[in-house]
Parts: sequence; C-alpha cells; structure tokens
Amino acid sequence: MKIATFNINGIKARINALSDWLDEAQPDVALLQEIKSVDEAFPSEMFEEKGYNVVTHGQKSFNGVAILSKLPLEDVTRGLPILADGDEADEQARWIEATVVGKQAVRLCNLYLPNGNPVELTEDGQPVPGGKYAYKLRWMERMHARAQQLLAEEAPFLMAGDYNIIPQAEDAKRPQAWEGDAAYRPESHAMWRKLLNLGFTEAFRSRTFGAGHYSFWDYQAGAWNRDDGIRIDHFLLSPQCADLLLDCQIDKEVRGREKPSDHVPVWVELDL
DNA sequence: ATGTCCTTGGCTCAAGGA
Repeated sequence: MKIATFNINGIKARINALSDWLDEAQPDVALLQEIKSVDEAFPSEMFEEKGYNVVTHGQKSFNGVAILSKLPLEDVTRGLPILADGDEADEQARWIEATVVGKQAVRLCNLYLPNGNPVELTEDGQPVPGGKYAYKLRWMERMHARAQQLLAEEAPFLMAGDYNIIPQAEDAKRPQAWEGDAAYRPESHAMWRKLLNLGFTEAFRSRTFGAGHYSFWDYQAGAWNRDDGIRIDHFLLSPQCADLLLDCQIDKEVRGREKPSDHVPVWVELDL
C-alpha cells in the first residue's frame, strides 16, 4: 500500500498539479495539507471519479487537511482531542484521522503542524503565551499526548504531514539561515525528539542517510533553482507500522513542474 | 532576507500567512 503526504498549498490553485500527480504516482492514500478550503467547497467529485474516497477537515482561507483513499475510510475523527483542563478545542483545522484496512488495519493521522513564526520570546527566553510559537509547542504537546494514546493500542499507525520541523542540519541546504526559526529552534527540536522517543520510526531517515534531501523549497529568492530546500514533511511510524515499511521516497521532480506547490509529495510503501 | 504565491475582501489592489 502506497501512502503519500502532500502539502498542496491551496486546492483551488493545485487542482491540475494534484490531479496529474495522482494519475501517475497512483497512491492508494493521499494525505493532503493546506487545502485552504471549507469542506463544502472541496472538489471531492473530481477525486471520487478517480476512485478515491474523500474526507476533509477544512476551514476558510487557511490550513485544512483531507484524506483521499482508494480503500474505505473508517472511524474518521477531526481535530486533536482535548486532553487537559484549560485546553480549548482547536479552532484551526490541522488534524484528521481515519483507518484503512489492507492485510491488516492501519490508523492514519494526517497533520499540519503550526508554522510558529514569528517567534516571540519573553525577557527570560520563554515563548510568549498566546503567541504563535507558544501555540506551536503546545500543539506538539497535545499531539504527543494523542500519540501516547494510540501507542497504547500496540497496533500499526502512522502520523504524517507537514511538521514544519527541520530535524537536523543535514535536512537544510543552509542550516545556519534557519537558526532562530520556529522550524529549527532548540525547543522545537526538543519536542520533535520527545515525540520520536516514544518509539516512532522516522520513515525517510530509516532508509536514506546524508544531506541533500528536501521536501520544501520557498517560492522566493529562486530557492528551487538553487536547490535551497528544507525537509519538513515527515512520516512517523509506530513500531508495528515500522515493521511493515518497504520504501520511503520524496517526489522531488514535482517541484519543477507547472504551477507547483512549494512542497512536494513524500510517500511510504507499506506491506499491507 | 526576500527575487513569491495563495487566499480573501470586495477589487483591479492590499493584507495576512507561509
């Protein structure tokens, strides 16, 4: 089973690019982020005609996630659970879960992690409460709690999407340019490791080593032409899911096409 | 650090987000 993640940066602007990529890459499942559309405006019919089931969790203008799947999507839930006193339901559409059943069932968590910039810090270096960076870190804390719940089931599941996290220096062409950025700050790296340390396998790095592998190139300053990219789109696999991993690749060439997203698809092949 | 793109409001450009 081929499962892909793809931040499309707006469904209206990406209809053709997305359609073409689906036709040739033929993923069984596509986890989409930044659909930037309300549910009613998402062109589900176009994907249903290609044989996909479609579920969305959208909002106006920003964010929004969707799942396309050739297999039925079961037990769909939207949003991260409210996990602590004082937590409010997330008004931002960034998380959707569903289960697909191949040889066995696998739970799919599709996420669009907050960007977190600009970073605002207090005088003693703490993220300003209510600021975008504090929201990112708090969101990661909630995601961590949800991951713990799912791990307790000891069944295959994955969490994939746009993490807005550059894991290591080798994941950026110019790492020094990202120092201080919400995707590369120490607090962000600490939360990323805290997630991984629950026992996840980062699919791409379990198979490919070394620098020069990116999933995002900014539209600005000729980043694509200079291959000035970062790797921020990831798959985290639960132990039972990692055992099923056959392959993980980045569809880099998609970035060089007509009217591209600033992200490219990343996919895993699972023995399912 | 900014050589861009996407969205919306209610236009023909500006602002916010990334």
